[in-house]
Amino acid sequence: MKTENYIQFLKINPLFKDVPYIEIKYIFENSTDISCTSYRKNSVIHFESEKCSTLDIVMEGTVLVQKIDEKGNILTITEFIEGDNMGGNLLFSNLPFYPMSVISKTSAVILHVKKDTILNLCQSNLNFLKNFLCDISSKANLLTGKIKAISQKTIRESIIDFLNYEYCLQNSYKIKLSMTKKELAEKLGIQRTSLSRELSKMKKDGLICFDAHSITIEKKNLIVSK
Amino acid sequence: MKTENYIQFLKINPLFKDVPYIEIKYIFENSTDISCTSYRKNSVIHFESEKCSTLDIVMEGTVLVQKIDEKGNILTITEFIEGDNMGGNLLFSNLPFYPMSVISKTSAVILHVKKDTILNLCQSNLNFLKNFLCDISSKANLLTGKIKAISQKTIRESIIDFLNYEYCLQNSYKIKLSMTKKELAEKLGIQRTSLSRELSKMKKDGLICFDAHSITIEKKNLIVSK
DNA sequence: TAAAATCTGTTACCATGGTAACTAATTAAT
DNA sequence: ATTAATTAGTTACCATGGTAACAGATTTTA
Repeated sequence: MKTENYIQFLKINPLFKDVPYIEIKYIFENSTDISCTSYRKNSVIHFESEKCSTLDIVMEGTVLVQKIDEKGNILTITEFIEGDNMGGNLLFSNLPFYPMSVISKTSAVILHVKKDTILNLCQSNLNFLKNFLCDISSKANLLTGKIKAISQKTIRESIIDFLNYEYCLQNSYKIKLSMTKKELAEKLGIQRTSLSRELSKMKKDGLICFDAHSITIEKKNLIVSK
Repeated sequence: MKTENYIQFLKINPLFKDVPYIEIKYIFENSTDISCTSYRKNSVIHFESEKCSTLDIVMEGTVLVQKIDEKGNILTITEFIEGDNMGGNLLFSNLPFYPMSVISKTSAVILHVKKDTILNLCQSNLNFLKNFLCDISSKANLLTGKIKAISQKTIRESIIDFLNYEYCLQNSYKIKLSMTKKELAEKLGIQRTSLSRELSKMKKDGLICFDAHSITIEKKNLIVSK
């Protein structure tokens, strides 16, 4: 890919959009602070415990951040797509090691920007600083959200929360699943069979209907406006 | 408290230590950007959903960040003590609302510094920027740590993790408890009675001994160097 | 120092949800 | 097109841990 393509990509990126063209160009032309890597589907982009020294920007594909324990249980923390960046909260830490695995869900292209480049941009460009702070805040929010989602909740409660969230997004009682049930189970941090069982129970209780690609909310008051 | 006391306090604060005396003085003298509040024991410093507009620095006392659900179950995310600051990860968010309750464990004195003051310091002082970024990173780390600690773990595993952690801190098989069992249960996000039961089981299994103020590791290989 | 408030341990009861072991149904690959 | 791989649903079994209801111990407060 040509430098010009990267620049065009960054010009519309939420984080870099306020950095002048000339500055972005300078970064690409005058330094080794930036590199780009392609990954095949299902490959490890960063291992747990690996040192983080770059801010990674997803140029193509979908990337998962997952906690995988000794037994192989998976908890998907978040999914990053094109334009998203990762590692901002690690880069300047005094323990800058990935606490979880970063894995490509599809084939992916990642742009790596070195720590110092980010620090320089924070200093030289107020809007970049604001964008960066806002961005890492929203990542932290994601983490608190996950804590709330998984702590002290029954599977049924987790499912209802998921349905609420999707209902708001899709604005329909028939919720299309953009992922497999297996992936949903990993997102909720539970066993696939347990999800299956609870969905069946909820169907039996007349709360929902479901098939392979959607869940339909039958009992409308499952949805609570918050 | 006199301005001079605040300045002295901030001069030794990890976050503000690199800001020149004159600049800190300026902040106090020329603006309404800073204020100080005292709280009694067990009072709410910030409600969940309240808007965050200041960085809060603990000048005296101990403060808890807790997730409290409808049923009253408590999960203590972290404990902040004198010198710690809170809210850094919220201040610049586009959804700057406290996701959890902030509560004083003891009587406490909190210094509130307005958002713009922090942003200005980030811009004008490279070391402050670095300190601030490092600080919010460590707060994010805390959150990932909590996710790991609570997700898909049995109570026994949680207890063993806690003992491991404390063993490293105290460097002794006899671990002094700096908190009540009730508080420990809240830290682990479990019921007090369940903690009590599991501790008893572990004693019966010859893994530990315990009394009101300490837990002694009997089976040394509970501790695994990681 | 007495009373009130908190903390602690215990235990019977039982709902939740992980495990394992299958079968069927889809989807992807050769 | 057929084999291989992945996804999905089901269910018996049972460990984990929440609930509730006590009794005793300890600490705090008046």
